[in-house]
Amino acid sequence: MRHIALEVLKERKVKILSAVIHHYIKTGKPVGSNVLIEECDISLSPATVRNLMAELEEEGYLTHPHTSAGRIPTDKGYRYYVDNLVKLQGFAVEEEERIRKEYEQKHNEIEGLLSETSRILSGLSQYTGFVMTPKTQYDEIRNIELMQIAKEELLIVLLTESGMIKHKRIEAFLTQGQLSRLKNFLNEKLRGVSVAQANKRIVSEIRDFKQNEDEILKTAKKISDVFYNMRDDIYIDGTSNVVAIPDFNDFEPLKSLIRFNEDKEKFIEIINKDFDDNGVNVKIGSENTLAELKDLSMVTTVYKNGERVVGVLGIIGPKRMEYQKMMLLVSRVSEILNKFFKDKE
Amino acid sequence: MRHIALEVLKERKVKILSAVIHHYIKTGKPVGSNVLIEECDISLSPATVRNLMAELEEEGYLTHPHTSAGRIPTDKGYRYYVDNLVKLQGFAVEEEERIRKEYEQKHNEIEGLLSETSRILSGLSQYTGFVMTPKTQYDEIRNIELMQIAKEELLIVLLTESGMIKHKRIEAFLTQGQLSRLKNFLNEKLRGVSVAQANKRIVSEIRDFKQNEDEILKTAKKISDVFYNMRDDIYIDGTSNVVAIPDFNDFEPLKSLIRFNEDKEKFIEIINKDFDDNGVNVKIGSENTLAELKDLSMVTTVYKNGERVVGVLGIIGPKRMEYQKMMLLVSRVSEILNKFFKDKE
DNA sequence: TCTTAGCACTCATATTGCTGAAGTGCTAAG
DNA sequence: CTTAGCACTTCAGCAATATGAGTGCTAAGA
Repeated sequence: MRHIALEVLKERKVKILSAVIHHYIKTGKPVGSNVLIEECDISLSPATVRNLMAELEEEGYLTHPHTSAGRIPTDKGYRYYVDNLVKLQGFAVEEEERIRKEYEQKHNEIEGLLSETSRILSGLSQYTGFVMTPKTQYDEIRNIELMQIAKEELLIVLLTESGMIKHKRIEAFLTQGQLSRLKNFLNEKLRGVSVAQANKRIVSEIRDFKQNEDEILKTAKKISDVFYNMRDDIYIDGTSNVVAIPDFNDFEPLKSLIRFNEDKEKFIEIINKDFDDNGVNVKIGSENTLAELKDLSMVTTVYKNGERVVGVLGIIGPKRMEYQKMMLLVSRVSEILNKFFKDKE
Repeated sequence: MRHIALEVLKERKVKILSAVIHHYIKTGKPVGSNVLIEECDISLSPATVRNLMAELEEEGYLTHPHTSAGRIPTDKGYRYYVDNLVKLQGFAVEEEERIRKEYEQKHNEIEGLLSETSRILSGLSQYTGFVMTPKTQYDEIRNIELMQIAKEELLIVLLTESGMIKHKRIEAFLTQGQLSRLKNFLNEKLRGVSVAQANKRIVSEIRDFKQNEDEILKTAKKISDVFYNMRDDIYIDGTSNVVAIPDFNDFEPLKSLIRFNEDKEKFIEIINKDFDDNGVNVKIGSENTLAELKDLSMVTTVYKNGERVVGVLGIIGPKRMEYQKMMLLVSRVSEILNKFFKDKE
């Protein structure tokens, strides 16, 4: 629904709307009729512009903070702008180069790659950047290792298709022989299976073990629980950038952003629920599910391991952001990340 | 040096200083001579109090923001207060109980325990809480596991004495046989050895392998590098609390705190350099090595695994904090953590 | 019918001057 | 050494006032 143009606006009006948004993004101050015709070569009189702006306000694209102030865009105004006026083309070559340069180090650890990506997103946007790890539950199991690290403590190490390593301790004790039997069983039956399915698979295949191998059965059950409870992680960077944004005269949006940094679970949940898997996605102000983000905008996209969508990345900044630039940035960074995954094969 | 009383102050003067600090901590407003005699049962006239305060100001313990404002403590004033007037005794039983209650969950993962500890510190202090992981370089090796996870990728998993698990990938390829030989070698020679020494130990013991086992030698060298480069980690919580502190009318101290949250490496370095290993340590304002912390105070202490000091924990808050309470909190939390480590044995 | 000049109106912002309260420092007397 | 008294300083809050940016409306012109 949102991607259908809300209404057909007359060309002139669109030009005004666009000019207002541009100007407001640049200056941060409400923009009046005079400034507009002076700086945005519109060949109309201030009075006409005022009439048009009044109409745009009537229709919900603009608003003004008080009687004698200029106009500022509403969420709906930004939405129209993003949907109809932003063209995802033309990144200056030097920008392209700049992103690529940031990825200088060699990353053989995926964790480092993702953390650097969030750093790059934040650095180049000057807002908050984030990268979700590949979705654990849809990720496929590549290798499982078991280590008896103490008398009643077994360490499970899991390597997934996308290269993530997860480890978790459980209470269990197996003899050397049992350990290697269970390990072989798990690797044989679960290789290539998604973490989400591993749970069921263990249960269905478990009859391979005889009744008297009670300890193994119990351990296998615990391991399947571990898989079931495995959660995603997220890398967030540049929260401090947002402190510098002059728009926020009160602390609230900032505070909620910092809290996000701390309550990552919630953030992950939101991102996972809200994301849209084709192209670059923009949530403006109140469009965000989470009330705390109502004064911020979020630009996201997905990244892929081969053909499969595995994770989400993006930036969070003020509503008054350069959407075009940010959408391009997010899109390019995701492409580069895709390439890293591809090259890994 | 700092712990020697700076000067011998007359009892009366000390009482004034103490009263001013208490009152200022409570109200956050500069405190004048009248309020002081009214609310802190001092049997002197305002004029005398003024004379004494003027002397205290002369000596550097107090200051005042402008002519007709009351006095506020300087860093030196707080320092005297912390060194000479704070008694680390008597925590209300319910406080004690409250801390213990927070540690409800069972923690078989040390990571969870430490992360919860930082959450508790922040929650009970309403400031920023942090916990450093056990110092990796002094930690002893308990178990090493090697996994060949791809053709040229070897995963090293390390379990240390204090229960931390670290993993790292390196480029290497060994046959099944070589793998288990190297693994046995490492576990045999390095168990109980500190990570810092492991480096040398590998080099000195490596002649066990023959010349023709070039691949093993090369891998062992790489593993020793991994040990050498292993760094500590830190858990930080409650940065958003500091946003709410009304003292900060400008953003700077806040911003630096958030940046800390992101530039953990720097934070770790500072903490490691500054910490003092006996008892509760307090750094007030400009006493902090790091300029960014000059408007904040930090209360830290160490925690132990058995007899050995392994890590640092603490809180960061405004200079105007209830030092007594905070020092007690930090001290008690560390004791509880010590107990967890002990019980683990 | 659309555009625009003109004008009255509104409201935020900045400046000023005033007053009262809080608190100090100093002086001189107890 | 203590304290009462007093002159002085400074801030916080308030009201009065001016300024100016920007609007909406009306009526005349294209």
